[in-house]
Amino acid sequence: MTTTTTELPYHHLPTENPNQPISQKSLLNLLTTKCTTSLHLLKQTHALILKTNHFQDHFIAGSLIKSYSNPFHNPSTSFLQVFHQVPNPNVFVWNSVITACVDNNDPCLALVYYSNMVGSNAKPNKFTYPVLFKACMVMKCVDYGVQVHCHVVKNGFMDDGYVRSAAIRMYSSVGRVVEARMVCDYGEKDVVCFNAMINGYLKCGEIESASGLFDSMTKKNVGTWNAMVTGLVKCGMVEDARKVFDEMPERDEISWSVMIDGYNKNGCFKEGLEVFRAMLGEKVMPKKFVLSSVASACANVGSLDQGKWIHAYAKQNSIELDGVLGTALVDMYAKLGRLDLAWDVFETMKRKEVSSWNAMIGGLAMHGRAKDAIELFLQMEKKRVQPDEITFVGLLNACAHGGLVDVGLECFDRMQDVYGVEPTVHHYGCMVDLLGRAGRLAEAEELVYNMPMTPSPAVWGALLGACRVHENIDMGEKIGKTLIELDPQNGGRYALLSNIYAKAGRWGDVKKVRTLMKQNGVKTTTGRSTIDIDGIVHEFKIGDSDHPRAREIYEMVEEMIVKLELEGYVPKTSEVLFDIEEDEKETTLWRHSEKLAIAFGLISTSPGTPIRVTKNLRMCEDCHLVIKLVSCVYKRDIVVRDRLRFHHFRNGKCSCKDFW
DNA sequence: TTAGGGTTAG
Repeated sequence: MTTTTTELPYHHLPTENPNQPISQKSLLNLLTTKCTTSLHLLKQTHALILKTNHFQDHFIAGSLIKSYSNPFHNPSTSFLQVFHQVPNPNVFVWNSVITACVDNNDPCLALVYYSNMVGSNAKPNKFTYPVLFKACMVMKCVDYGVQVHCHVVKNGFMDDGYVRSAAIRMYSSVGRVVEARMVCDYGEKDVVCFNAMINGYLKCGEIESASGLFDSMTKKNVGTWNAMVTGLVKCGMVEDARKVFDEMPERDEISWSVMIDGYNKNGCFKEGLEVFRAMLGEKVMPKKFVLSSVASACANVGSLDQGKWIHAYAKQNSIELDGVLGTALVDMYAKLGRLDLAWDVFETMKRKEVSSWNAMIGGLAMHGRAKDAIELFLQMEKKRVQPDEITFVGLLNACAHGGLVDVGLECFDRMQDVYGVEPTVHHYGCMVDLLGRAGRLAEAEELVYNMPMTPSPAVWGALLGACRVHENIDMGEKIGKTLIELDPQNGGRYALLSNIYAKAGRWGDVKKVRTLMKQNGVKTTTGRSTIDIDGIVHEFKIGDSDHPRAREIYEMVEEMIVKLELEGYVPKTSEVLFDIEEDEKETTLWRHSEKLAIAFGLISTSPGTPIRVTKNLRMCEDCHLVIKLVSCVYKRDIVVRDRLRFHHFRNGKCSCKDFW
């Protein structure tokens, strides 16, 4: 069998005629094309440059520095070595090396080279300064930034829009919006400077100033609108962002992407999908980033059909399932309960990144398949893929759900000893969960008190959850109180403590928790359940009556009550927080969002198809019980994914063993 | 001369 070399030897390089001397143009062409993906070819070209005396050409030398600084080649110091070979570097060569330093995350070195440049014969030009401002921004050092600004003024480059926009970004990145605005208002109006300014204001939370500037602009471009939409989304003002978005005279790929992603980040997945539909309606072709955002929205509302559509669309349009889109699809299918499809995507991905492995391991963990998650991790080790902290969060979660305490403990040690991954507060949370679920409460508590950082509310929450399951009232009470003090605005914390009291029959204390909650003015996060019927996402909140088919849904609920009571169903009211009458509690329970969603599923789907519901919070014990019975009485497969994990109900049984 | 800016990205 013969092997073919992918890299061509010299005589195949595109010299027009091998007897003619190679031109500057073809060398530059080589550097900017083939050499970007092959260090070998870059070295060959370097040799060719030296051999043909082209190294004296400053433009060639500078371009060579740029090529060596390409992160693809893991440059470290190679571009510096090239730079130091250049006799009497001119401004272009200096600019090249300064840019290369910044591109390789060494902004400090960029400033060192700038000061050397100033000390040499070469005079900085307008191309020198944008990258220097960037260096100061990365270093978060406004003092250096001010010095650079002085040099700009002294050398007369304040008229340049590129220089000024970089200065605006530098100043506003450290909150100095007044200085930024002064730079922005200097000289000729430049739309990019204004856009950078709008972005700066919004990053500093100065919404009024941003909209003031926005309104004052007469020649806005798409970037201006995008800056406004992006900024508002980042300030958590999705509704306002949407208003601006709707007014846009034209939208580009970024506009759509920002809006869809903005909805995602604020938990409004249904709205995100609606915007995506509008995008398709306007015949805009989505690319991989939008597709991956939409995949995530599908995962979060439980839209398997739309998720499959995204996958098929990518296939049809030959969009590669790379580290971004492929991983998003793996994660999506796993969250939609289709580990088989997640695995198909994972296997077909040519370039798997750590995040891809993480998504697959996390997916297995979520489904309680701890052993498979560990097996996959071993494969990852074999393939010499360096795991990161997220990998271990997935593994530890898998161990916690699967009750593999010893494996989990070993994993925690190996993470540090073998992989040098320092445990974060998340890892400690997993460990507390792992020990707590297994009933090793004392060890879990000890870990919380001995961890090297301040325990986050989530860590306390894991411990408290364990206290509740293992009915350790004393520890639970202590932890519950600590947790409420630490995180007084989180309604879930009160609910947990209240549940602990309720389980112990301490109704007086339940009442006290409720009063405290009122005093602290806590807003509870409402549970929302979604179900996708024929591509339309239906969302339910507790006691929802907005749905067009609300009457039928409640009739179905009534029917369910009758049928389930015949099966001997008794409501589990212990998790109802409020100090209300017992029969009222039962009514409340029946109005829970997942029950409404399932009632709707029963009336709107055919008997053979599984009913898939997704809930943003943890399912309560009563819902778990009811759905189990419904699956039996109505002979339906029901899949509910809540915030923690999968519950697959069939014939009155649930695949999820560790429900709490 | 040649190069460089703002808005997105699991």
